[in-house]
Amino acid sequence: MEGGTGERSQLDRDRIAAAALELIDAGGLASLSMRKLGSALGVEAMSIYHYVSSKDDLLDAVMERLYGEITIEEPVSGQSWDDAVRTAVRSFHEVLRVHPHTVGLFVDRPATLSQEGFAAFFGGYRLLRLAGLAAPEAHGALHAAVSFVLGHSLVRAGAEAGGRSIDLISDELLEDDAVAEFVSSGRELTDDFHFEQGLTLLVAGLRSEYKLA
Amino acid sequence: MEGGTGERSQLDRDRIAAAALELIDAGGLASLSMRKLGSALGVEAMSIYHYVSSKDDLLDAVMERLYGEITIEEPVSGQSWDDAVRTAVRSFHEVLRVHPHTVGLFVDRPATLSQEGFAAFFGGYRLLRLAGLAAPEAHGALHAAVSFVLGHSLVRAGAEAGGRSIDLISDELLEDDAVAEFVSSGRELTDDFHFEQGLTLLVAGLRSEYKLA
DNA sequence: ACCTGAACACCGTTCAAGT
DNA sequence: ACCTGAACACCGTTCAAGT
Repeated sequence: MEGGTGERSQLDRDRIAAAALELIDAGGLASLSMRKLGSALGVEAMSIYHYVSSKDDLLDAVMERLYGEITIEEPVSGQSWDDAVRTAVRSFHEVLRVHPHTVGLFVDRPATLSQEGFAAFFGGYRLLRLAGLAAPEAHGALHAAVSFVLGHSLVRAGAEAGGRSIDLISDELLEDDAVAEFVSSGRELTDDFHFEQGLTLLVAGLRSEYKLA
Repeated sequence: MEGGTGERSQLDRDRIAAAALELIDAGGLASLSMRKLGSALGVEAMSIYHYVSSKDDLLDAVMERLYGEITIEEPVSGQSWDDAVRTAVRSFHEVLRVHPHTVGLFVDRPATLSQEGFAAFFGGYRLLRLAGLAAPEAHGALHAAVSFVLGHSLVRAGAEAGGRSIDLISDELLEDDAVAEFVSSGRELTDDFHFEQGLTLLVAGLRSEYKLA
């Protein structure tokens, strides 16, 4: 055999990013430190700097993995435009549902930096062009869809972190009937309901604003 | 005169939060440290802990200020429902435009914790109920609007941080006509165009999905 | 080529001590 | 009551040294 560097670990940028993502999934963004990542990889923290140039670069590598998990399918023949759009938006959303703590990575980190990020965005753009939108409108719709998915994940993560929130409303306020209705009707709705509702609004907006079939 | 504690500083929770927000606006979320905040206030870092119980509590106080800046107006008589909704959504968006680095605060931080946050959300809910939506649909629409504004601000902040991004697309890719169109048409569009486009889609979605006038 | 240990300049936070 | 200094347990990162 050629090569033969031992079977155990052998670091590389992508393997390091995978381990970082595991730490983020397990304990949140703040729980990822170069020292902890090193020890998870069975190595001193400083060794990691041979494969990534900084923690920021490491987080870019994690983003590449995330974007790589998004699959934007070409519409199959006979598939309606809105079915193709729904499927693509759900694919993006699903990545953030599986890795909820990664939404913070999108803060201060541009989207189209990597090959994988570009592919995802361009794929979404093509679907909207094929649906019949002109270039600027397709950009606007893509931006709106991405914003909605990221924002939804942000709200979802916030609600997760603070289950307390809505239960802290003062009794005085709750004597107002409208407030009571707001709180009690809201309590029964799930994050998934909100996501599907928002997606429906987005598709309905596209259909009516651009007169799509 | 009574009281008379000297005219200069005299700390309190809200004044501290104001100074923290100034630091965030000037240098981003990461640039806020208890030590720097102390020195901005002319005091040792440890003194701050007499007014807030932790950095997390301080950030909650900053959030209260932000929510306090949102004004959701009752619809004036004769005003169309969509005009009232547009105005409310723009008010939320404007706060994030003025304080772009604060979008990271919404990560892992629930929304309705404070009096101010509750007031903003409940105000939005009421507008949607008055527009004619039933309770669950009003929640869904509110959630979608909040998600869109937060997500848009997230994308905006990311683009700001990485002006590089779209210019890094390889020449090879750019030989594809569809890619070239995607890049060149996107370059001309502003964040404000995207925001207004998204808001239009949201309102159009509400109108058509719920058959509003 | 790859890994390490010590060191530097930072963090948030606790606590005993000062006035 | 309010503020402080020293200390603790962390950070990311540089650099000279090891194999």
